[in-house]
Amino acid sequence: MKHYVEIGDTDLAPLLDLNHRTVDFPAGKTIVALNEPVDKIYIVTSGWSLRARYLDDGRRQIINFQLPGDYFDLMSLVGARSDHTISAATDTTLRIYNGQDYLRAIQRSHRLAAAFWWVTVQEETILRQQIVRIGRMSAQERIANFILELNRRQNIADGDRDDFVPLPVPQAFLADALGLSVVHISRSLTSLKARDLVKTSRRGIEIIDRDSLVELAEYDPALFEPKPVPLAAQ
Amino acid sequence: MKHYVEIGDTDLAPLLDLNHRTVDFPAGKTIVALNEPVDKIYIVTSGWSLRARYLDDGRRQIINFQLPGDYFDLMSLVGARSDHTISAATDTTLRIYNGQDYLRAIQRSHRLAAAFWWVTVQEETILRQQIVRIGRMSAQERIANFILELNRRQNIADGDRDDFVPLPVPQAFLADALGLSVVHISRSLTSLKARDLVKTSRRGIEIIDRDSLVELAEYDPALFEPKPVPLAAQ
DNA sequence: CGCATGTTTGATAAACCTCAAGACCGGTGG
DNA sequence: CCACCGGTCTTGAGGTTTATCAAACATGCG
Repeated sequence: MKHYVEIGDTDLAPLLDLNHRTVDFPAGKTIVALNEPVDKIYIVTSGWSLRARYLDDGRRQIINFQLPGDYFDLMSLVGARSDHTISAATDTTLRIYNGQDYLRAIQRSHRLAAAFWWVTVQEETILRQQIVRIGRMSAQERIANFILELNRRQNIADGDRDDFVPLPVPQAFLADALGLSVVHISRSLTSLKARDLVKTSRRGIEIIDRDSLVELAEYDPALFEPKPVPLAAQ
Repeated sequence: MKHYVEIGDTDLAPLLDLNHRTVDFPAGKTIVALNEPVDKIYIVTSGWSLRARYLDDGRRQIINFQLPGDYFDLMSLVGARSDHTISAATDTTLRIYNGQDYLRAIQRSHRLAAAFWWVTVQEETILRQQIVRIGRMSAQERIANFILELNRRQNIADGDRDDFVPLPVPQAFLADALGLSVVHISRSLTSLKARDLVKTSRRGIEIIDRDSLVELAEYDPALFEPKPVPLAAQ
């Protein structure tokens, strides 16, 4: 668990010094409920959390996952109420900061403010990518794209260059993230295995043929790669 | 065209005084190309623009539309490159501001900064709603939801309470926004008409039975309604 | 009027969903 | 160590939704 090292390395480090508390959430527990005012910010220490909306008949759309090292609800401190639910996908540990402290810290440091903007830009990029995935890609393409995206984000958090993508949630979660049924997720994964692009196990997915996967998913990692923040108008 | 009045009424008014230029884009013209550095911000004066990504085989996913009165690329001033294309959906007029001026203005005024955060929060909400729509809703639900959303945004811009939703783009644009084929858009609209929920014409869609439409789309306008910005930590 | 663009309709195919049963796997208690 | 149990994954059959292709039909415009 070297996430702290990672966090500490960024321009966001000053955040870590602020008052905070560390809270454990068991899998399934709600972290931020629908319509709840958002006045805290969160950093995932371990586990996965997820942001989702539920339709009346029980359909669930997972909007995105928060992985270890991820910050979230940074932008929601302007008096908004949550329009979705955040809950623990696995057993999860979060550091929770007070929104006011955070705002003051941002106002003290333009460098911190810029870093925070950067995180928000990244998050919007992830949302847009999710829209392209579920709007215009086939099941296999969606899965390939999503796996590569997870892999990219996990590599950032871990610092490794690993081809194994841990997946600590059941395939039903993949289904609700990608707008597919569990059954079809399973079948599509089977196809990807048959094409020797990936191997699967209970614990995750192993990328076997990254090039083909990238081609199938039209996944351009450059679009997501963090770039140095130029700190304009500092 | 009372958009200016609207803009002038908000906390974002100081922006209007900054140096800018006004540029016309004919329908179809690219405004911000893929991979282009983003160092300007834009306000739509008239017409629609759109943000989209194209897949290699020509598939297009429209991520969202920018309507008159909308601001965009506010967040992209931290040295990011565009991961998508912005182009004019109809003939469009934009006010274009220099990013540096804008950043300085924000740093001078916490009130302006808060207003800008608010706009960004709204934009993220729209993206999340788009994900729910195309991920877990049927064609008819998607269309109903999208119409109501358009109507809400147009009412904000116009100040009216109108049940007519102008649609200055062909149905193919709806299709690419909602992840459906043109043919299926047409058929689904026919169904909605048969159920007496809407009427359609070349120029747009008229909401006939708003209650049923809201129920079908599970559309809760409260989730989007702009609320006063409390300006925490001012 | 005639053409280009957009919309609708019909027929057929593909992608994906639902239901249901069976197989697998990791843990638990005997 | 084994048997069992619950949750998860896979497979099969059949149905629904949506896509594709092609043609007919509208609409606006020069």
